[in-house]
Amino acid sequence: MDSEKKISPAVINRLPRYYRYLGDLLESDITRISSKELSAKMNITASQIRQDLNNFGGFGQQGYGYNVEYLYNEIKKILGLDRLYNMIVIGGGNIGQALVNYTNFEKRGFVIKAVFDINPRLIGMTIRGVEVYDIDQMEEYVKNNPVDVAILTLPRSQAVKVANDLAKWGVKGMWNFSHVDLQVPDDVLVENVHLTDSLMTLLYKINEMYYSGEDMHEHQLKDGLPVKPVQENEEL
Amino acid sequence: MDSEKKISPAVINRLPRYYRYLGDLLESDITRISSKELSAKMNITASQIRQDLNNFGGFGQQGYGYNVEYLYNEIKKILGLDRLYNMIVIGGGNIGQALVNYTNFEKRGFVIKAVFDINPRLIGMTIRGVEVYDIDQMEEYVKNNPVDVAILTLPRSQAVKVANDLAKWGVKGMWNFSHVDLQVPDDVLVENVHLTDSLMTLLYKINEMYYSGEDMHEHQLKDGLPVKPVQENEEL
DNA sequence: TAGATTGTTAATCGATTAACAATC
DNA sequence: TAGATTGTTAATCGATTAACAATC
Repeated sequence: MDSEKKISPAVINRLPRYYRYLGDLLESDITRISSKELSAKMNITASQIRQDLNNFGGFGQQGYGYNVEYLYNEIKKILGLDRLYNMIVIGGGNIGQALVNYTNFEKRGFVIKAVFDINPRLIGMTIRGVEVYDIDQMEEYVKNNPVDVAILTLPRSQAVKVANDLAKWGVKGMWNFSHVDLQVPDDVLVENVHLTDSLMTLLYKINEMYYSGEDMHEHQLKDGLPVKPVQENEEL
Repeated sequence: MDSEKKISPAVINRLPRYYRYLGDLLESDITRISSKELSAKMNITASQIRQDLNNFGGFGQQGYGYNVEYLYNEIKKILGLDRLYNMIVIGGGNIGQALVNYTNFEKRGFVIKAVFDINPRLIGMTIRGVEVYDIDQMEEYVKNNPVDVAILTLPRSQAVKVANDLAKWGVKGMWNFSHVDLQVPDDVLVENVHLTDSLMTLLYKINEMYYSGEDMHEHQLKDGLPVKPVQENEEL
């Protein structure tokens, strides 16, 4: 991994997609592929593929293309997927539990070691073999066990404080599902999921394509059905 | 909503964040804000805020700034959040259930009306009042009920076929949690979540900052613990 | 050797930032 | 009126695409 020049975020965000396509090719026993062929499959330009890859080195060969297995393994290394990662989940609600139950993570080396929550009904329970601890025990845990990534799946109101604490105790990676912007030191890396934002973006596009200019209220009357506001679980 | 000029994706992706900040200001009883003040809070340039907003109209006033409530409501309309959306979940696994249980969606007008699955143990069950149907009933449901968004939380292997069927039956919006690229007609809008990609991006950044150039295998030995591959639930 | 395809430089396109006249 | 801040044009920056010489 060259620490020389800074790689652009746009390129980094595309790496997992390359990795997935190469994995699929590998499973189909395809041994070589040209940037042109790959570009047709992925719906991007061959030029972009070559530019992206050349940020990390010359993985191809003129007149031949790329060796699928070799390129797959190189991207694996670039993404850091050739080691294990210890993770903890903070917030044992729906999303937190779903992530613990998602067995594919473990196959890839993303190991969830513990869940922390404030809910006494959850504490002491086990989710797919992973214990749920009282959040009061989190400081001790983090200080005594390696934690690469903290997965934040707790309510907005608590996320900021928890993220600050974790940063103070040395956690360097946060995968944030809480709908809030975390203020953390520069040396802590945050990746936001923000599901609600993603859905809103989709709704914008639907409206843009189908209801542009129309009077919105007609819809509300047509499809509208009374929704009673529910108070229950403000998780996520 | 002007159907005139095409708004750039970068701008659209920022809209939900503006909406959130304005909602927070509203809750704090702040009635006006300048692009400069907002830029400080949001960590973006005032210039960008003014450019972004001016894609949709002149919402501010020289010498005054922006009226928070007015701007909030305008963005709400732009995003199409002033109506209800009928949604269905396909795949009643962990993520699917988590989304159904997430009560904040309903508060915002995102109403999940039905869940579809192939698992006989789930079919007939009710999740927070939402019934789980056999996926064989999906065609009939979709053809007889308004469905704005289909939420795809099923295994990769099934997602492509289901998305194609849904498109054929007239569903125009898909919120895709399956780790696969959907091939759908141009008039169908897809928003991908791809949680695994998001996590990989975070891992890349962690490695770039902390382990750049180091020999990765030392880590594997140091922190490594044996992980037995689990076969169970390939959801998501 | 001839054909194919990379790696890389140059050109284009799009998005962000800066600047400032218009105006509340 | 004077001060503040927008809306908008122009300048800059970054990312994508095109082109082609190098080379397998």
